[in-house]
Amino acid sequence: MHYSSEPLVAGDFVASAIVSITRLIREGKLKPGDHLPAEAALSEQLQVSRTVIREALRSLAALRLVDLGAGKRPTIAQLDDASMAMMIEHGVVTDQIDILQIYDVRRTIEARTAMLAALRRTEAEAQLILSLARAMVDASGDPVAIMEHDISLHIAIARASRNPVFALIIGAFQGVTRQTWPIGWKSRTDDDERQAMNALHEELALAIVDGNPHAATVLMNRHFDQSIKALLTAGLI
Amino acid sequence: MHYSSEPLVAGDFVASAIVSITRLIREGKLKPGDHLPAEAALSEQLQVSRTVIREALRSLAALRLVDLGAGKRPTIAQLDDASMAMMIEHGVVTDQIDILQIYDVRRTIEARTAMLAALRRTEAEAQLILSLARAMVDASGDPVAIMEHDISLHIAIARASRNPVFALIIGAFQGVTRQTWPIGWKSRTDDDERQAMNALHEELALAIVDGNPHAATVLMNRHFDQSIKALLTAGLI
DNA sequence: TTGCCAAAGCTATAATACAGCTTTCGAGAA
DNA sequence: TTCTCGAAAGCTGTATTATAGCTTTGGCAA
Repeated sequence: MHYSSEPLVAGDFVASAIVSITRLIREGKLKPGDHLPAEAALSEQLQVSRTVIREALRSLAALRLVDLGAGKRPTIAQLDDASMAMMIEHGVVTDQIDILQIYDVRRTIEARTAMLAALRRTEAEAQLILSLARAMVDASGDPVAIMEHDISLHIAIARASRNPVFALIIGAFQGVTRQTWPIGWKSRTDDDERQAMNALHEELALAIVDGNPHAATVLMNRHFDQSIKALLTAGLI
Repeated sequence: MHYSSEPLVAGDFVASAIVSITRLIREGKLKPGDHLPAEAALSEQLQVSRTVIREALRSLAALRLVDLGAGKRPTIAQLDDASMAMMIEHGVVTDQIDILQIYDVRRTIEARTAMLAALRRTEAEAQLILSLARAMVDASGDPVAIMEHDISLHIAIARASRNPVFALIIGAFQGVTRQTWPIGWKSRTDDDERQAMNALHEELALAIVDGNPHAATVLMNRHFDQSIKALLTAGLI
């Protein structure tokens, strides 16, 4: 294979190397699983030390554009929500994003994923969604289990929307959700209220299984109304 | 200041260093502009070579959690859409995301940002939004100028929503938009059609200036209906 | 043909060196 | 006293070399 290999110029060698390597991916039409040249080869092509190449590759690995591994050549990676999750969590930790803002984004997007899931879910996805909702109901008494099923359910719905960007974004909120979910749960002091939350998830799952986009949208919005109210009640925001 | 400094254990030194450094940020309650310890200090605290520390810091810099600069200690960074933009573009380049999916996400989110902007925009934001829409109208005949004003307008609306997560996501789509916008433009062969697009943006801007959330939502949805239709007409998808 | 092993290729980490940028701090001027 | 300026100290950016250990390759043997 032939690579366009101008030697680097600008002041920041690593930044230039990142640009050159992403261009390699673009112009080589590389797909997930394909390999980049070895570090030594890149070092020679771009006329910089292996140190610079490694720092550039680590940067791309942090963004999940490539996968690295001992003994393995750098590999083009699949989309993954882990790196976006780090960004979001950093925003929250450093007070640049608050929880209510994240819930507003989730509400906006998930009303749409619920609708799309109702229209597009495969049979297997429908079964997964329903079983996760039922697992929530069955796990009553074990908040951590309920939470994990809840998170998995929302992600399953996002995947069933068949739009990987929605799945990416919703997946990125997992970490933050894991930290705030117990707050909302505790604010639902009443046992009826807690069962109602689980029941609402089951209704939502059924709407998606039934292929009823309007009902799915309405139920997802209702769910977020209640979740946000619970967080406000708890004085989170 | 005191840092929790367990020496690293796991197999992947760099990954462990990333975790430790993010913990430093979290537990130190560091905010944008604050500094991390110098590379040499981190190297000693975490008991790994400076090589490992540097690769970890480069990873965090790629995600925009920290800023690096010659002579300067690593600095906690502000949220920035550049790294998310790289992820999205990689998804498109490697056929993991298609353009229609991005437009669906934009439509979903921007209907909301338009509504929120109408409710929350400051006077300065209102003026900016209106002037960008008018600049689009005035730039007729210069597609590149129209495109840049268009992109700036959508970002200004997202910022006026006062939710940084929306601004982050919409900002991340800039690069892709810059590549696909001309396609939609060319598919609007008729001059009336092109003027109508600009006029629609101006109406949208006025709805936001007037503080009319319902009109803003409707107009933004109409805009995306037309944009998506234009891309489909052009056979993009 | 299939399975296995040794060799070759490659990455992960460490240590050292030095150029060049930034910050600090004290001496001297106003 | 306060302000200014420059030298020194501190720090990062890049290169080089070395080595352990993982992965892939290619050929040999059954």
